[in-house]
Amino acid sequence: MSTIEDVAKLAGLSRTTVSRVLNDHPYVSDEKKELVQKAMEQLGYVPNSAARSLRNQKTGIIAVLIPKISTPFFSQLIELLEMKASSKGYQLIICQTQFSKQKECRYLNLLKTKQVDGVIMTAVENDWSVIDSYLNYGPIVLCNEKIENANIPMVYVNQAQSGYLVAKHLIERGHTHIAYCSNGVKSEGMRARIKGFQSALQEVNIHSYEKFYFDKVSSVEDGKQVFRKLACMKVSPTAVFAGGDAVAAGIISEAQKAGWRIPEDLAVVGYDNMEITKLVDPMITTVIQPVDAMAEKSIDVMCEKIHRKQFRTFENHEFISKLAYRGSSTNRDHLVATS
Amino acid sequence: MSTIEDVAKLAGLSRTTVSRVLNDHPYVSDEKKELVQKAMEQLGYVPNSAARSLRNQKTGIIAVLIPKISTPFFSQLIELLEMKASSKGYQLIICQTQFSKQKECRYLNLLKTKQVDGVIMTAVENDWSVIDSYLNYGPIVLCNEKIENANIPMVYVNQAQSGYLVAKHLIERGHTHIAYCSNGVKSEGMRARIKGFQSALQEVNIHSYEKFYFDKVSSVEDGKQVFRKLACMKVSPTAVFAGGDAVAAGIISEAQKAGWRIPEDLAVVGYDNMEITKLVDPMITTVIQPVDAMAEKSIDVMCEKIHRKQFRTFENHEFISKLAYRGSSTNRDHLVATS
DNA sequence: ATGAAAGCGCTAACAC
DNA sequence: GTGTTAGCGCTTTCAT
Repeated sequence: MSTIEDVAKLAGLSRTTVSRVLNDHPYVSDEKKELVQKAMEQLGYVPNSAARSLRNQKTGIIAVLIPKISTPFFSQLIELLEMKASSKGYQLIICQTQFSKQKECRYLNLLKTKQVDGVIMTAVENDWSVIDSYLNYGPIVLCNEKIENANIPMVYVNQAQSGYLVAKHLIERGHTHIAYCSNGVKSEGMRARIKGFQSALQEVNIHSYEKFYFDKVSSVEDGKQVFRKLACMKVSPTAVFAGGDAVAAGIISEAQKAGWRIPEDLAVVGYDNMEITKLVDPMITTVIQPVDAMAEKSIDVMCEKIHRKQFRTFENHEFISKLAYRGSSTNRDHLVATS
Repeated sequence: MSTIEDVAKLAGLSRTTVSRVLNDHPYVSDEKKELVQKAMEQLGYVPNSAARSLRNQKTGIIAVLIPKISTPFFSQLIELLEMKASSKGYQLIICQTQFSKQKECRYLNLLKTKQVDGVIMTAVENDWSVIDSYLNYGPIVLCNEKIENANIPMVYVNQAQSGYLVAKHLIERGHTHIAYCSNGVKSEGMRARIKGFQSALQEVNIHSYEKFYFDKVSSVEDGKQVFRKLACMKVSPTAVFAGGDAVAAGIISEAQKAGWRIPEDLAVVGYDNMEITKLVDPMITTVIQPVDAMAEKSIDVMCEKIHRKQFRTFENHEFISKLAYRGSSTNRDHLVATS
């Protein structure tokens, strides 16, 4: 491995000049510049990034904390974050917290050891006061999450609006007995989602939602179970907001196996617009979040924070979602074409 | 940010002693050790990883090159690699090549700049001669891929066996007209898969496979299209090896829409045992690869390479897959229970 | 058992 | 325009 010194010697110049060429600084004559470039090429010289990091006090790496990589929504989010980061010259270290407070802290320590320039959190396990203390060491940006009173940039979807949107849609289609599925996560966003959902129901004087509330359902299997429970209620709902596409698919699959027609006997709405929604028949009506825009904003904000070295700034970057109207909640004759 | 110097001063000792404590070296009296630990705690000292990397010539980071993160198989692989790496104290940098030779090289450069200690490739875009040159800078391990004549560790599945297994299964169930779907990737593994598949057919004197070959199909949508083509052939196949679970799901979905019964009118076999296989009805017979074991082996081998500093060693770590017998290829009365 | 000092590879004052 | 030099924070001989 050749160093900047080797290049300097070969070119008959000083390390400084080589460094200047390396970093595109002004005040280097074209003549010497060429000399340096030739020497670099000849030696196959590449700057050592550890030395650069040490000297410059920055690494060009961002850590992304994520509960579980293989969850379709998260893998999509990572994919987009990676693309945006890459286009800005940053590398991404991926850290799975597995919903553990301890692991979350362990990874936040990357900030203390200066192994990364910043941390993007896509979920939060610890209390805010715990997270807050890490802000002394570098920037933290929340992506896909919001915390009341947190003095950092937060990029998130207005889930109250999402919940409202779904309820409104089902009400408009004549439903009055509407079930709600929660994935059991107790985040700010989840609370907002159910609030928005309920407020739409209350507007038209429906108060039955408590009877039709299912908690801690997130997988296909959970969805199947939801249907089984729902099917044997004395008064069963005619529509269900599954809270996730996998759950929606599970409900539909089990319902059809039991001879129910979708959406005539049961309308179903999912969340996240994953590929699975287009796979089942009928296709699943679902909430589309602007994941691409959120990923971009998160990276942009992070770069700006790193640059500004000002970490404790309250910033809300709110996005809103749309509904993709598909067959699982809409009769074919009413169906509006969607992508 | 406090440094090792600060700790030394506060403890009234030298940097050397602090460093010894930090690295669990012998020859430090318990008394001084305690002194140092107290000082570290008091200052909230954390060692700077850039300085350590520079001094030790290693980073504790491994790069994983992957074509596309959100592909279910790859996100599962990353998840497992991350867990194994994490348990060995390594961080993972995730790099999306997006099937581009150029990006692949750009990321292989992380090895040259010493930003990572090693690279795990889950696919290979460039010619081997190109990749080979990077071995001068650090270890490369192939995970989920095999290249003839590559002098590095390769962790892969014997796909000839997988293909054979699938064909054998379908033959045993009486099929003689069996279609084959390829995802269009021209890797060693894909060639082996089709070879194994064909050899099983040849054993029983079936030579019709060329008529029933579909190339470049990988998505649900592609699968739907395969069915449409297949349905209007003069002699249509009675079974199809979809080559991927998404394709299998697409075929089944479209077939059922057209009134075909699965598996009576068409038997379907997928690949990878993704969640989607359990979602459709009937559930999809599929090939299960030992992804967990492969991830573990890849990380183990990588750590060993990093340690040994001997990068050009030919190593085959071959794994074999199993078939999960499910409803898409097996009548209920013959169905063997599988997980 | 402990410390002094050199040096990993790079950049940026500062001098000329 | 170009070079000299100090130093980023750490580990490790080599003395003692």
